[in-house]
Amino acid sequence: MPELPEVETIRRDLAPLVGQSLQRVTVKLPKLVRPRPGALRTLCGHVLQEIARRGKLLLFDFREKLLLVHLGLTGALVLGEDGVSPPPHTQVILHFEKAPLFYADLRQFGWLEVVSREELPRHPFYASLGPDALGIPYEEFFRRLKASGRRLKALLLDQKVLSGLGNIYVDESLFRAGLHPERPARSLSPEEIRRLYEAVQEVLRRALELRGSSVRDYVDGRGESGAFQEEHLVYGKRGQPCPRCRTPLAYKVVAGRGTTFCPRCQR
DNA sequence: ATCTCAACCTGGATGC
DNA sequence: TGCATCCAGGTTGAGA
Repeated sequence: MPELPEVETIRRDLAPLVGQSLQRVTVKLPKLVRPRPGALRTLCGHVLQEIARRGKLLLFDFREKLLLVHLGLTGALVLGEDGVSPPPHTQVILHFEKAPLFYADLRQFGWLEVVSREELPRHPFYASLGPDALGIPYEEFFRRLKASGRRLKALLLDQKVLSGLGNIYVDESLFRAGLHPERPARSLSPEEIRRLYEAVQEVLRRALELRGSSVRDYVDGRGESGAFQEEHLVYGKRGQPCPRCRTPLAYKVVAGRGTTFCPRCQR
């Protein structure tokens, strides 16, 4: 899916919707909508106040109610324009005053949920999210890594520990930090934690600058591809020579996810 | 406490 | 050309 840089890019692209009221909704795939298929309709007539993000979760603030959108693996939110047809696999359409917002999702792992402002702090997914990976203070990052015996790959992917990283940015960060994905977090020296922190921040910052990674399906809020995939050093490059030492990049399933790394540079 | 695996889906790439 | 198999940006829950 869209990881933090992709979701943030989309959030910014959708800014023109702020201040507009939702007029009607079209739901083609009811199972994506929570807590029940009709919930979206209760937002009609309400004005969008702002769009926020936590980790990979988008929050559309309609004042007394919020719409939470998680894009899963292949979800996309694309702002409609005159004469432009909905993207393939469009499942939900939110008709705002001046433009429709299309929610498309090939694999259908994403979801849209209506929550009252009062319920939000108790929402199971929202409440479990750790601090946002972009901009987390170093001390906080240090504390969370030191507190765990889990392997780096599993820990960084865990949204309860740190929110926003996914398979791409974890592999890219670990490579840049020179750390092996199976290293127990607790075994890192303070210098290594510092290196990892800087790598994560730098990867996210640069990916956001390039409007995300388009490996397969990802498109931004305008329906266009990002460009950070051109700067990927290891993700999707198994067997190719390590950009630093030329050793063939290794591939292994770690924490249930395909993981590419340099067996020589990453220790 | 931590790990592995299956499940939820569709479609592109690869191999015979 | 056709068909089988594997793999893919995420998350959750069961069982070891």
